[in-house]
Amino acid sequence: MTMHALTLNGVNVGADEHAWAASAARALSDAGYRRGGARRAILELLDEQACALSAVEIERALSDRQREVSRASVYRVMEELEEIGLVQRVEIGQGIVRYEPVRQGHGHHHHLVCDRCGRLEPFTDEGLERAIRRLSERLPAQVSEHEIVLHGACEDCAES
Amino acid sequence: MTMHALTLNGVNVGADEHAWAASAARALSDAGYRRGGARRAILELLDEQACALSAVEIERALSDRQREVSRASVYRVMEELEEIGLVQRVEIGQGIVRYEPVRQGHGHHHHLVCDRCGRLEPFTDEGLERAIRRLSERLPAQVSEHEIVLHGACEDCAES
DNA sequence: GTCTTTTATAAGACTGATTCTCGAATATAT
DNA sequence: ATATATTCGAGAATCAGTCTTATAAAAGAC
Repeated sequence: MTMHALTLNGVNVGADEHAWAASAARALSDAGYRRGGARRAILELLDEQACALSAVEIERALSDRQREVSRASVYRVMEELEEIGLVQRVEIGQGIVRYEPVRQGHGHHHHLVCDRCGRLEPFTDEGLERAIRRLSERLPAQVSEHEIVLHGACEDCAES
Repeated sequence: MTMHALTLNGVNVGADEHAWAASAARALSDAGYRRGGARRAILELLDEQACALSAVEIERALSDRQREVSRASVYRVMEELEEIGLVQRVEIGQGIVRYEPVRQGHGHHHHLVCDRCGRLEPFTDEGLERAIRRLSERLPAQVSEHEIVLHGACEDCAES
């Protein structure tokens, strides 16, 4: 059995610090959007996130940092960003939609949800990605995104 | 490249007709639940479904067959069933939670969501399952369920 | 710069799914 | 049949997400 690259707990940010926000801003203006304060504030916030945030969490986080953005704006901006493929919706139980930046290669990840404590952990697995690529080629549909959610007990909860 | 079993569009029911409802009822009573009308009606309905239903759809379907069950009961029962691992939540955009029976082996499937027309199609892929099994062994967590959602354009929408 | 036009934003009303509450109904044990 | 615990139903309450509309800000013209 081959060993693939596997990353658990934490996504490597650092090297290309605000790369996503910058390219996102460019993509937005290329797509014909003007720049507005709310949009910029949301981009900056998202860029710092390693994992997914819900609309309500975004609203709250921004107001915490004295840059209030109305709920409607959050949803509108997230919709625009998703349209252009800059963010991806993630839904993991609880009926709440979360959003996270789509980064190419490094940064792409999936989620493990602990059904006991609710913890959300990102992970990556090349074997899984390969299986998805193969499958996508064989399906009659045009697959553009995929989302994998594992449920179970996280390390901590599994012990007790 | 090996070809795995792949089923699109339609899940094979038939052979073990009401197997799920029966084992589900057993599991429930083992878990200390008494049997009530609402619960039984919901089990029967779910057993007939090939794919996921939302709480509202369940409520409506039951009232269509003259066996009304209150909204609260639907949610309560679904929660109990999920707890015991008899049903699984499926969330595929639209902010609506859907539920579907967990069947072992045949019947186990994932979902392809058309982002244009909203169509929901079940599919299975052994390669994917294998990748998940391998991954699960390597993770420090205890993985009990998994859920894969592919997004894209379905066959019909991809053409136009 | 100033004006005009277009686009973005804020505030809050509104919708619809989900949750909660609590009294009524039903199942089980005796 | 009675007692007791569980389940159920009806509707109120909550909360994420949507829609509307007036205001503010940006881009472009002059």
